[in-house]
Amino acid sequence: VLTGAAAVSSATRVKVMAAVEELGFRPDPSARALRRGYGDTVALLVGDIEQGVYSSLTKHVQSALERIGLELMLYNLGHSAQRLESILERVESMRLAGLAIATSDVLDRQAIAALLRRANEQSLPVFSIGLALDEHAIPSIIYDDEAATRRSVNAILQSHGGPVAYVGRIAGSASGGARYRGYAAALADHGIAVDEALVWDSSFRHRAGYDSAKRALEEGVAFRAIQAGSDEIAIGAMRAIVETGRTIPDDVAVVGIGDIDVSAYLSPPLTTHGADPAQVGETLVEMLLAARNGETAPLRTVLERPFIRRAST
Amino acid sequence: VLTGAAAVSSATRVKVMAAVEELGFRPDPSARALRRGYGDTVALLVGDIEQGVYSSLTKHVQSALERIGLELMLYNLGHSAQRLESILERVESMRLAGLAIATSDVLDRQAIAALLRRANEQSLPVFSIGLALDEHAIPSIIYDDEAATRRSVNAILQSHGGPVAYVGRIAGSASGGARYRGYAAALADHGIAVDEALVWDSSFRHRAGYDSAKRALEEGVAFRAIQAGSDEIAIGAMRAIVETGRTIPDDVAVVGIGDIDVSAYLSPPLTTHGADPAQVGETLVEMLLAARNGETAPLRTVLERPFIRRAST
DNA sequence: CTGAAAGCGCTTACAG
DNA sequence: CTGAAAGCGCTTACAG
Repeated sequence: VLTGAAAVSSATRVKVMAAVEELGFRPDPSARALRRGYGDTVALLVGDIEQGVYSSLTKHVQSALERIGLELMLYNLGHSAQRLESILERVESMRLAGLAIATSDVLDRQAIAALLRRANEQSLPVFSIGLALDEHAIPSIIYDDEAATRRSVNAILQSHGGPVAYVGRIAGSASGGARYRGYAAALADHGIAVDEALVWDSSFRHRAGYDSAKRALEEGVAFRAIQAGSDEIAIGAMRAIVETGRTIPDDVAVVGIGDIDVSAYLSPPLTTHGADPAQVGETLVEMLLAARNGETAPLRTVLERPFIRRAST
Repeated sequence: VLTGAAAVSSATRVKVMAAVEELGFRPDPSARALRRGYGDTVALLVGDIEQGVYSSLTKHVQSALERIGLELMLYNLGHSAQRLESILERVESMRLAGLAIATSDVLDRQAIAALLRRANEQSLPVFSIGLALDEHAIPSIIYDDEAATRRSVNAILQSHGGPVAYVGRIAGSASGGARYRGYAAALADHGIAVDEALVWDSSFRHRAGYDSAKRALEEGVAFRAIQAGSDEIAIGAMRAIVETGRTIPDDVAVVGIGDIDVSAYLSPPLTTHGADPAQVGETLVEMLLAARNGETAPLRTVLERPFIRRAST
C-alpha cells in the first residue's frame, strides 16, 4: 500500500492507512535504503559555505528538497580539489538519492572522471550548480555571468568612462573566468584593448579584493571604476579605496556580482548582479524527480542575472 | 576484526586487513545503522544559515565531525518554532549519531519537551549551541554574551559618553536577551537607568537594524552610540546613520557582536565581539565521543568572546 | 579463537 | 488480490 507498487483492494488500503495513522508508522530510512539501494538523502558539495552565495543557495536547496521528502547532507569543499576526491570516496558507500556539486572552481580531468564514475557505476544522479558540466552529460544549472559583466562594464564605460579595472580573474575559477570574459568583451565593444595592469587575480574573499586594490592604488595605477568577480571582492576593494582617501563613486565606481545580503546596506550600497537561489533549488528538484522517473531533463539550464544598480556607480 | 569487539588472533587480523585493502572494503553505512540502531550522521539544526555566525559555525562543525568520521545533515530552522517540531518528527526515524541545535531563539516548553523525549526515548545524544539548556540536562556550548556587551558598553560610555542605544532586544531570542542584560548592567555600572526610548527591538537581519535606527533618527531621538544585538543589525544601523548625514564614529559610535567576515571590511570597520566556531566544533566532537563511551561530559561549556576594537568606536 | 546463525526493517518477486 | 519468503549488508550473541 505505502509504496503504491502492488494492486490492493481499496478496503485493504483503508485498513492499512488506518493502522498507519493509529500507530504513527514511518518507514525506516536505513532499512529502506538498504533494500532499495538508494535512500532519501542528497549530498550537496559547496565551494565555501561562508560565502554568502553558497549559504543562501544551501538554504534554498535544503527547503526545496524538504518539500519532496529528501534530506540534505552538507560538505564544504573549501575550494580544494583534494577534498572533492576524498568526499566522493566517503560518499561512495552512502546510497544517496543524488549528489549536487556547487562550486565555481574549474574541476580537473581527474575530479570530473571521479564524478562520472560515481554517476555511472552507481547510477547516482549527479548535478552541477554554477559550473557547466553538460558536456560531460552532467545536468547543469548556471548563470550567464559573461552577459552580466559585459552589460555592467558597458554601462560603467558609458556613465563614468574608463579605465575600468577587473578584480578576481581567479585562477581555476570557471565563473571568475566567465565574468572576466564579459569584462573583456565590453572593452572590445568600445574598441578598448585589455590592459593587464588593470586585471588583478585574487581569491573570492574580502581580503583578496582589499589586497589587490590596495596594491594597485599604492602603485599609482589609475582607474575610474572596478568590476569585481564577486560581491565579497568588491567589498574588500571598496575598503581599500576609502582607506586611501578616495570616494565611491566619485573617484572610483564599483560593481560586484552575486548580490549577497549585506550589499544593499553598505555605504554606499553596492551595484551588483542578482541571483535566484530559490529558482536553483526548484530546478534541482525537478531534475531529481525527472531522474527518478527515468525521464531526461534538460542538460543545461541558464539563469539570467538581474542588474541591480545602487549608489556605488 | 573491524569493530574491534571480538578476540581475534593477530594472524587472522592481518589476513582480514589485507583483504580489506585489496578489495577496498567499506562497511555499508545503511546496513550498519540498521543493525546498530544508530548510524554516523549528526543532524545540525541552525537558526538561519544565511547569517554569518551560523554559516561559519556550520563550516567548522562539519569539518570537526568529518575528522571523526561523521556526516552532517543540515536543517534550517529559519527561526521558526513550528519548523523545529516538524524537523524533530522527521528526524525521529533516522537513526542519528547525534543532534545539535544551534539557535539563539528561546524554545518554548513544548519544543524543549520534544527535544528531551527524543533524547531519552531513543537515547539520542542531543546538544545545544548558543542556548543554555543545561538545566534540562542537555549539554550546552554557549558564549558569555552578557559579559561581552557589558564590557563594550562600559568602554563606550567611558570613551564617547552617552546616551547609548540598544538595537536588537529580540523578542524570543535568548542571546538577544543576554546581550541586552549586559547593556543594562553597564548602564547600571554608571548609575544610568534604562531609557525605553533607546531600546529597539528587531530581528537579527540587516533590515531590522536599518529600520530601527532610521525611525529613531527621524523621530529626533538623541544618542551618542549604539550597541547592536548582532553584526548584521549593526551594519543596518550604520547604513541608516550614514544615510541621514551623520558620521561614524564622530556623531554615533557603533558596536556589533559576532564578528562576521565582512565586519573588518566595512567603512569604517566595525568594533565587535569575536566568536570561536572552531572551538565550538571541537567541543561538540568531544561531547559526542564522551556520549558514545557512556562518559559524562560537562553540561555547560562557556566560551569568552574577545572584544575587537575597530574604527566604528 | 573461529564459524555460522539470527535479526535489524524494509521491498520485491512469487505462489496461491 | 493476499500472504509469506528471500535478501539488502551488516553486528551480535552463541556453539564449537
